[in-house]
Amino acid sequence: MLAFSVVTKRLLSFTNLGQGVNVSAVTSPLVWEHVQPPAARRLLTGAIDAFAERGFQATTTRDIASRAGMSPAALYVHYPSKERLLFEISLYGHQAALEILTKADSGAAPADRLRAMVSAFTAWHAEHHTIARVVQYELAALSPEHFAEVATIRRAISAMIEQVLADGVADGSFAVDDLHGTTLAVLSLSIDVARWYSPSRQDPAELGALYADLALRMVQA
Amino acid sequence: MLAFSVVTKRLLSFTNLGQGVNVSAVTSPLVWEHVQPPAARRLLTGAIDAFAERGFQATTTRDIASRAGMSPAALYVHYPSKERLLFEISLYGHQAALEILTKADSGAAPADRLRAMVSAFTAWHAEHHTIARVVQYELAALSPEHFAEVATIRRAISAMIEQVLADGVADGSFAVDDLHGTTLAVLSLSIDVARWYSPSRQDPAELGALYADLALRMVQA
DNA sequence: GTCTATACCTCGATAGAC
DNA sequence: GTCTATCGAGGTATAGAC
Repeated sequence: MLAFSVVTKRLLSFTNLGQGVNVSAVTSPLVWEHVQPPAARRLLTGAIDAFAERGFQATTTRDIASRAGMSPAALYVHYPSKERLLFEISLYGHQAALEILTKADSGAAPADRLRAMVSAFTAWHAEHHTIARVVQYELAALSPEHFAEVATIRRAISAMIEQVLADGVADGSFAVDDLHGTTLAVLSLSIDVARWYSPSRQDPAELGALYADLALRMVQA
Repeated sequence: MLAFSVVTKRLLSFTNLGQGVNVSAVTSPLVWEHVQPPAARRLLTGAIDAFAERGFQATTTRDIASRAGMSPAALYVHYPSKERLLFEISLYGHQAALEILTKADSGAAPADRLRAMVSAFTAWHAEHHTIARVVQYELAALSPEHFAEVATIRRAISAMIEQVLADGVADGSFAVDDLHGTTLAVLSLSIDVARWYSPSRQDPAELGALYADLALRMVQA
């Protein structure tokens, strides 16, 4: 499992979203040790912060290189293009999100499974909201081939939520009219966290507990 | 009240998000009749479609002008900058969303009010998902001054949801532990619709009814 | 593997004719 | 109010020295 540890200082909320000043986002390089050499890792973590702050299109290769303490040209020794950098971030992020969900899906009763899954998925989007922002909001910038690769993982993620809801309906613990629509709603709750979350706002674990509770109330019989 | 009627053909979902091919988004000009002259209106609706499809940063003034059937230079007769175009769209969109919510907030019991508000707010994000995407996801591209102006409206929107939840807690019809957190969750449900909605997927009114039901289950005592 | 220098392109916005 | 033509800036990516 990839353990991401992203620390940012932002002041985002529903009302001041995306206009945080003095943004000093620093993605911890320690947890990306599998990305070698260190220069490639510095570029990757710098790109995560830049993409999360400004979006892919507004981020320049000069900005990414500068965050990594390099000249613009040095980037191309490690990555063939800016899009490739986005793809690697997006792929790692999707894999990590799926693995978080899979690990949480271990209980016996559907209610326990759903609680654990929503809690973990929500907390991940809060704790790693910089990566999550790239994962959820920069898909359109991927090449069609790279998009197809992450789309497979996205289908697996939504299938996991739909399955636990279906199991709950089958054993009578859940009452869900529109299975597909409710699946999307449960996913929305967690995913939208990436849009507004700021570390100063709430503890990821607490938020996960709250959202798991809300999701259960949404579906319980 | 501004009545937006946006018709787009897209194939977006949680899994194929942002990679729709053959996107032929056409924002109906009829409902923008207050934007004069017609050339300015064509530019505005073209910009809505372009910003919703590609994002503000990836959209060129040449693209906007071309959608309006003009040369790049003609844009600057009607708008002083690309950012100003975004601001006008964002401002209209926020005003429309707030007005939708205000109109819906007319019932007596908090449960009736919440149902109507979530239903209308959700249906608006589906029906007008192109504008909603610009409203919800392009805030960071606004100038600080223009952002401050729309932020006022955003605060009013979240305050309306928080108020109906507080009223429900006060009269015992709702049971809400974390008022602010639950307000954000209810808002998230509707707002995230703008990210994944496609007209082929579901009727806006049906989606609104489903989400109103889910929101009520989240908060009812 | 990093640098400086730069090629080549496209961008937002402007000038000036009609 | 629209056009053609273009400016100046800044973008991605490359060349070649070290």
